[in-house]
Amino acid sequence: MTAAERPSQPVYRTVANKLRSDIAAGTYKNGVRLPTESELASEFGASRQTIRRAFHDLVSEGIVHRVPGRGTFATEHNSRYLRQLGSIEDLMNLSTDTTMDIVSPLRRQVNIEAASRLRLDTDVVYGVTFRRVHDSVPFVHTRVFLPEAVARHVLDSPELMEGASSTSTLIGLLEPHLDAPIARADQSITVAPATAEVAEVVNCDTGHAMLRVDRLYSNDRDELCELALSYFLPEHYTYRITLRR
Amino acid sequence: MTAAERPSQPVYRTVANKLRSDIAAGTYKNGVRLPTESELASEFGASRQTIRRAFHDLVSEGIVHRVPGRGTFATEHNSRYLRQLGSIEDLMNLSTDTTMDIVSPLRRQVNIEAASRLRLDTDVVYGVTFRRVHDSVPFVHTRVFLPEAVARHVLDSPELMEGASSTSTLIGLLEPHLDAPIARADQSITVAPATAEVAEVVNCDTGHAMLRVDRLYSNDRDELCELALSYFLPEHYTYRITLRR
DNA sequence: CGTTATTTGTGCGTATGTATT
DNA sequence: AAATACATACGCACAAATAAC
Repeated sequence: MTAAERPSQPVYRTVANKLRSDIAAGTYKNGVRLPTESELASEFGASRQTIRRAFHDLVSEGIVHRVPGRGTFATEHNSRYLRQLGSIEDLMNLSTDTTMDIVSPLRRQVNIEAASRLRLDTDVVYGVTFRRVHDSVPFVHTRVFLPEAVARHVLDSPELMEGASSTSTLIGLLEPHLDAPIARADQSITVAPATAEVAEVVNCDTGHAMLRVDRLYSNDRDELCELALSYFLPEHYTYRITLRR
Repeated sequence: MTAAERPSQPVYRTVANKLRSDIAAGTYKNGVRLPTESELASEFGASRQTIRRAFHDLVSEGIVHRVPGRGTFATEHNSRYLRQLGSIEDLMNLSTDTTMDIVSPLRRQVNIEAASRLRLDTDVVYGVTFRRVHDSVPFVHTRVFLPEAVARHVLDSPELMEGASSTSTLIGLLEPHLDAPIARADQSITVAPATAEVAEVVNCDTGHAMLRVDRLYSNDRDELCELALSYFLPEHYTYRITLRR
């Protein structure tokens, strides 16, 4: 419905983006103070409240910290605590030495829960199920759900057809077709018993305790693009993360 | 204005805490809409802006999402205790609303495996065992091992004595005393059955499938400083991470 | 040592726009 | 078409922490 002709974005987002890229460019390294709220308000012709809104986002992203009376500073991950190393690229590179075998091809279906988690206003989603194999050992069962608007770009991909086997990742297949790039992935990791289907696909007992990883990908407009529900065999997979300063 | 109220906190935080705990209690499960901004403003005698500030925090924590014209909804995450342990603020904030109960105080012991993982040239390590409690529910059992050189800085800490209970984190206790700052933590996450001791401490059955998180901290000289082995109850805890580009 | 200016934090009020019902 | 509910944006006042004088 909405045409792509929407270059306009909130002022606070413009401000936040500018500051983010300046920070990334190293403009405020080594404890250099960022501009004050008043300065930015003048510079952008916005109110102090609007600038605060931008800073609030940057703070919750953990890239700046603020001290009353002193100012705002880019967070130096080198001084105190740790920062996470994992990135979305790491998730994409998962494919290099593993194979994706399609268990059930990409097709339209009704799934209220998946639709709700993707925050769709219909119950219709597109789903595909596959497993990943490493050294001929299947170690993970994944179900991916996509909104219709996203799925239509990959409906004809041979990698997602019945019985296909490739070294792709779904997000890697999708990325080139999306008008806005994937910007974040929210993951939650817990333990869940293998369902009968999962058990059959990864060759374990039903009810076996699995490492369950839910991933929700979104683009830089905060639109949800993909929901991936994975069951990893803990005997063959350990989730590793390095937090660095 | 109120001079007598020392532990006073901002209204928006009070509102956010109330909503967080209601959400955790399942009050807004299954798509039940949260109160509107106006309703909460009346209920708390605050302005709509203050309520919005609270909601903004909840949104950036990922526990609610908002839809213009429809309302605010709890993000479906099985109402587990959700904590984001990818960034450092999250690691520190862990202490704000959870309690650390010492199960076994910090003391010298011989543990070949721990010593080996810390790459010590002796078998002597210092170990402490504790659990963490949230809303009177124990949700994790942790054993921490330290090299002697590190442990001596906190041997006399009251927080690590027999029967102590505090809101500290061990890394928070250690940090000020170390001559070289913690530079990285390598984590691995998998599934493991509860041992008898773990089961008793977190009140579950022996053999219950737990989320096991091993963390190995090191400083910028690549010296290993702390080994933490945690068993999380998956019913009450989900490990959350956000990956960004 | 206070005093003052600066800077962020909290909280209120208003107005207007947009999406949903 | 109207009412509801959230989004953006402006304004103001005062508090609290910091730094410089």
